[in-house]
Amino acid sequence: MSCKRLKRGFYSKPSPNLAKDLLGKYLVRQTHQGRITARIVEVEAYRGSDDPASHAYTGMTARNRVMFGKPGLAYVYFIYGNHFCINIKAGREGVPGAVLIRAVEIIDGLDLAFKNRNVKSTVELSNGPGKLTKALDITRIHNGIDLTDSPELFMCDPTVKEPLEIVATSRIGIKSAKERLWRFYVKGSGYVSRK
DNA sequence: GAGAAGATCTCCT
DNA sequence: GGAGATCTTCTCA
Repeated sequence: MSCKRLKRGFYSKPSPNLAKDLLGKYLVRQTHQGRITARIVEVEAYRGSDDPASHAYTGMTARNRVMFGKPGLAYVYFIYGNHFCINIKAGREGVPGAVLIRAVEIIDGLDLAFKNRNVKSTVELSNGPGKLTKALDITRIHNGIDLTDSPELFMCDPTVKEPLEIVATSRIGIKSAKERLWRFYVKGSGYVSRK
């Protein structure tokens, strides 16, 4: 699997723009047991004080401070007592913004992913934000790590590009700002969380 | 320090 | 299709 690691400059754009650019990119998880490579097929963009659905809407807290950090950091948080979600910090340092990874297609390291999740089908492995973090063994210890630098978790650009058709819809699981079409997914992918 | 809500998943009916 | 699980974080007093 050959691909180029994404550099900091790639992430320093507003989150809705970064969200679209992340579709089709690879998220790579390197553990002592092996490597899992996943293709991103569904994302959501979140911003700051202008986005009531964002964790950063009311300003910086101990939890969301990564959303104000350097572009390319991982923001991992725990939700509903059971699940982790992973976001990628987008935009300039000091300006809150992040892209939630909602679904991926695991293309390499399937045996490892199946060990992490008790399911039978490859689709069920990673077609939801809480599912993919479990399949890739991403937890709170990854909060704040630098995807441009970390050996165990990073993003890269596949050398072989496939044409993508992107669909924009309103975000899922939120109660405000639903008029914003900041959820993006790859049309035709069987791995998106909801159609 | 207490109470409530949450960017979800899974099991059970 | 519906509700329970389960616990962190924030808000308010």
